[in-house]
Amino acid sequence: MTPSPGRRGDLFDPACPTRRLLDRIGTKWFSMAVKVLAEAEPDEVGFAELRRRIPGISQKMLSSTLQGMAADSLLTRRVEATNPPRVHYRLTELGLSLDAPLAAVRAWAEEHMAEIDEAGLKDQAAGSREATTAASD
Amino acid sequence: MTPSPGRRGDLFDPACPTRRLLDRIGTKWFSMAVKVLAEAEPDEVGFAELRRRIPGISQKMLSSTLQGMAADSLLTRRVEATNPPRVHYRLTELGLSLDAPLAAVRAWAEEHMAEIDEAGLKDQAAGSREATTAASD
DNA sequence: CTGTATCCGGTTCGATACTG
DNA sequence: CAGTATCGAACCGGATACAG
Repeated sequence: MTPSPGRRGDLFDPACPTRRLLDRIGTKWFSMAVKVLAEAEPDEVGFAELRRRIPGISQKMLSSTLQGMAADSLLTRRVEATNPPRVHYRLTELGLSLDAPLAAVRAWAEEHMAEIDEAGLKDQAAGSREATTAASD
Repeated sequence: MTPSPGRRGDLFDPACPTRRLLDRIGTKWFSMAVKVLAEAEPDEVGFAELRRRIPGISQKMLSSTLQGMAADSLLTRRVEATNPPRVHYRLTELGLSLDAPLAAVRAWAEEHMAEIDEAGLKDQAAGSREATTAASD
């Protein structure tokens, strides 16, 4: 259980929900899933369509991502018990509200995309200076 | 060559800078580093102090994180060629501007911390069959 | 003091195969 | 169609040892 209920969001505490949320966001397909689901609002989206809208994702990862989101009450699942069975996903209010700050990050990335890209290239050509000869990625 | 000069930020394209940025944000210590560095502005911060302010981080990860940020021009490095050598880090304008949207995510996490936490607990007690038996975390 | 290199473990992720 | 299970690969992250 959480060590201190009155504690404010301590990003540095691994046990803090804020930290867990950040970790969750960091998973590979999370932000893409949120974006697709948010754009689909207020409609529900099926598993297959979700997969179609997230190029490259596998069943496993889509399932995992969806489960993770549901575990944090970011997502609801509606099962249509027909044949063939169809399952519809939809963001909760909580999940939808998360899309706002996430969209801000996306917007930032789009806005400064060129600068980031340039930086990555310049990294190669840099002669010396104090330029970071980073080679981690 | 980058295939997307005029392309809009395509989050789904692994080669797109926006996607790379999201991946970088997702790394374990990134957001914490940005926060600490942003709070230190406009002062510079030394390696040791940075380490002190990010509990639990190892030299390697701090170095990696810093390198990654520098590779994207989010950070500048000033080496003081003395003995002992001291290195000062400081966010670039680009890096500092990233703190804003990141802070929005942090704020969201803090605001909804309780709901997330509750959801995580409820996951345990839930007797429902289709309840998310998430075991990813 | 400020890093880098190496080893190693844990987790994430992906392809495939299988069940309802 | 909608998912789960299993396996193996790749990567992230940590401890230690070492270099400038």
